[in-house]
Amino acid sequence: MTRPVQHRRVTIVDVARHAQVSTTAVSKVLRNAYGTSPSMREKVHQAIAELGYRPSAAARGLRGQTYTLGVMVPDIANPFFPEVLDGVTSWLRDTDYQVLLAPGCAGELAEAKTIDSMIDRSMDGIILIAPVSPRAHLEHVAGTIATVIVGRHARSTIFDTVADDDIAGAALVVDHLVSLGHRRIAHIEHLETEPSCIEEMPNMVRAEGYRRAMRRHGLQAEIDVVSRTYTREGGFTGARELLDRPRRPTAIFAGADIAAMGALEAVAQAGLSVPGDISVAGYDNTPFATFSQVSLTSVDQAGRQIGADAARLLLERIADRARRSAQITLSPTLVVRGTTGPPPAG
Amino acid sequence: MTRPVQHRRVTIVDVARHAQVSTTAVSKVLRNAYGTSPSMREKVHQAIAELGYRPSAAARGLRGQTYTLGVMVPDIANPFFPEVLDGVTSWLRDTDYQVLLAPGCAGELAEAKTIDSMIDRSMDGIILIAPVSPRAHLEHVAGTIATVIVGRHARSTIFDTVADDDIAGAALVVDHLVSLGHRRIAHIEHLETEPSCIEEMPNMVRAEGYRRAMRRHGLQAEIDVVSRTYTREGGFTGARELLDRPRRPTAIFAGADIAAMGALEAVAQAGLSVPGDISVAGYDNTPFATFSQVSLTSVDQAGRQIGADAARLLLERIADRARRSAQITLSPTLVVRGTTGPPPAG
DNA sequence: ACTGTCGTGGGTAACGTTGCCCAAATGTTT
DNA sequence: AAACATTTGGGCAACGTTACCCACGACAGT
Repeated sequence: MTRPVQHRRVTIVDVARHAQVSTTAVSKVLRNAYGTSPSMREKVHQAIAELGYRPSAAARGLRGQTYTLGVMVPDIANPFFPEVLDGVTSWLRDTDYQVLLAPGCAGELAEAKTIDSMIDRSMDGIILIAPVSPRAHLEHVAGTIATVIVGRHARSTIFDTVADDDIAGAALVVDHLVSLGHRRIAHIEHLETEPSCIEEMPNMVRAEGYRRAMRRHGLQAEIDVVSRTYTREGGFTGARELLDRPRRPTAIFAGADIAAMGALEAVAQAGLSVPGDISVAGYDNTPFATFSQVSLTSVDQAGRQIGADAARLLLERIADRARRSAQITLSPTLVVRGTTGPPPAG
Repeated sequence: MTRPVQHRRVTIVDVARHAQVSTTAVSKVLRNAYGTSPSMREKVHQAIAELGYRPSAAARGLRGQTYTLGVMVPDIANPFFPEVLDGVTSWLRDTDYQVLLAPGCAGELAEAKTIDSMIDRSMDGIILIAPVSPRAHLEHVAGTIATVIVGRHARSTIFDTVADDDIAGAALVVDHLVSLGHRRIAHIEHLETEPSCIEEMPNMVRAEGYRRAMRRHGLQAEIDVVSRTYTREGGFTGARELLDRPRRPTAIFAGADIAAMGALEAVAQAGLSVPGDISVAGYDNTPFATFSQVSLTSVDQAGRQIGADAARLLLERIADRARRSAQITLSPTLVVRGTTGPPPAG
C-alpha cells in the first residue's frame, strides 16, 4: 500500500542542479538549440532520465510554444471524422506535437467558443473541420493562430485549406445513376440553420454539383432537392418526403453516408426494396457503407489523406506564418456497391 | 481587405488599467473570489467586455487551474464512445471547464504517453475510458492528477470509477438466448496483446459473466470462447472460426456491437440467415444496432449516463482531492431486436 | 475615546520556461 | 604575436496569472 504522497513536480531547475549545469543549458538541450556540446547533452539527457523530468506545457505556453495542436470536429458521431483524425495523428506520430480534439460544436456560437478556448490554451495551431463560422471570423482566427481549414471551398492569404472536389464527387454519383438509366434522381442536402457564408460549405457545393450534373445530362426538369441535415434523422425524414411525391424518384443521392443510412430506413419502412424499387447513394464511404449487409454505393473522399495533408500544411504554417497559403483539392472516387442498380421498368 | 495585424494579446494588466483598478481586483472578479464590491465587479466586467479580454490558460496553468479536463478514449471509431463523451460534455455545459479529447491510444505505451501529455498540460482532471495500464500505474497517475476511470472494475482510495455491471449484462444475453431454447451459445471476447491487470477490464468481466451464466444454466459443457479484439475484423474472424466448428453454435454473443457487426458479416458470407440459422447478440447498444436493417439485439449500458456520472465525480474530486472515493455501477438492460430468435429445429 | 472586526482594495512574489545578451575559452587568420 | 571568429556555457528578465499578505477606512461594542 504505497502512500500517495503529493510530489512536487520535477522542474528544469532540478535537472540543472542534478546535471551540474545551468537551466539555460537544459533548455537548450531540450529544444536542441545552438550552443550545446555533446558532453553537456549527454549529462543533461541522463539527468532527465534519472529524474523523470517532463517539461511543463503551461510554462512553455507562457513563453511561446506548447507543442499542442487542436482539431475541431463538428460531429463526433459521424463516422467519417475518425478517419480524417487518423490521418492527422499518423502524420504527427514522430513529432513532438500532441493532438487534442475539441468535441461537440453544434452551431456558430458553440464553434466560436471552442475555437476561443483553443486559442486561450496557446495551442501552436488548429485544424478546423467544416467550420460554419462566417468567412471574416475565420480570417480573424487565422490572424491569431496558425490555422488549416478542412472542407470549406475558400481561398485566403492567411490560412490553408484542404478539401475534396465536391462538385466532381456529386457528378460521379449522378453520372453513375444516369448511366444505369435513372432520370428522376433526388438529392438530400444539409442546410445550416444559421445562414452564413453558405456557398463555401462542402454540403452546399455537393448540392450545386448535383444540380450542374443534372443540367449537363439535360435533366434540369428532374432536379429535386430536400433540405435537412447530415444526420440519420435528416436522411430519414428527407427520404420520406421524397417517397411521398406523386412521381416518386427512382434514385436518392444523400450528401453523406449517415444521411443515406436514414434514407435506407425510410425506404425499407415504406416497403420498398433497394435497389429494385429505388437506388440510394451516399457520400464519404464510411465504414458503415462497406458493411456487407448495407453495401452502400458511396463517394470516397480519402479521409486519411485529407487529415495527413492538413497536418502537413499546419506544420509548414507553424514553421513560417508568412508563407504563401496553399489550397489542396483531392479528387474523389466512386465506390459502386449494392444499393444502386437500374430503375424499375416502366 | 483587412490587414492581419498581429495584435498583442489583451492581458489582465490592460483590463486593470482600463477599469482603473488593480490586477488583483480583476483576478478576484474573474474567479468571483472574496473581497469584491458590486461596483468594482461592474467596472471590471465592463472593461473585460470592451477589451474582449480572455484569460490565458497557460498562465493560469502555471499558477494552478487551467479549467481544462481531458478525456482519453481507446478507440475513436467505436460508436459507443461518442455517447459517453456526450454525457460528459452535456454535464459540463454550464461550467467554465473545457473538455479536450486525446485520441488514438492503442496499447499500454501509447496510453502512458497520452496520459503524460495531459498531465504536462496541467489539466485539472482526466477521465480515462477503459484504460489498459497496470493498476499501479493508474494509482500513480491518480496521485498526480484528479482521475476518474470508466469501465475498469477496480476499487481505489484515490480514484473514482464508473462502470457498467458487465457480469449482469452478459447474464442478460445468456438468459435471453437460453429462454429462446439455445444451448450452444458461443462468446467472442476481446483480449489485450499486453497482458496486464486482466481481470479488471470490462471485456474480461463480460467473458466471465458469460461463463458464470452458462454454468448457472447447467451449460458448462457448451462454454465456447474465442479471443479476438472488439473490432469489426475481430468479430469477423472470430465468427468464422466458430462457424467452422464441427458442432456449430446456434448463437453468438459478441462482447461489443462493433464485433457483432463483423460477426454478422461472417454469418452472411457463410450463407446462413439470422436469426433463422443462427442468433447474434452484441453489447453497447450503439446507433448501429438500432439501424433497422441490422436490428441487433444488444445490451444497453447507458453511455450518456456513464459520461455524466464520470464528469460529476471528476468535479467533486477536483473540489476535494482527499474525499472518499466512489464507485458507481450502472445496471445494464437488454434490448431485444431482430438478430435473436429460437434456434433451428433439430 | 479605545480597541476589535469587517469590508474593501492593492502590492508583491512566485509558478517553469525560454530568448536575448554577455563572458570566457578555444581556434584561426594575418 | 596580435587581431579576430567561433564555440561553449550562464545570468537574467520577461511571459500572465493568482495566493498570500498588508493597509486603510467604517463601524460596533466597551
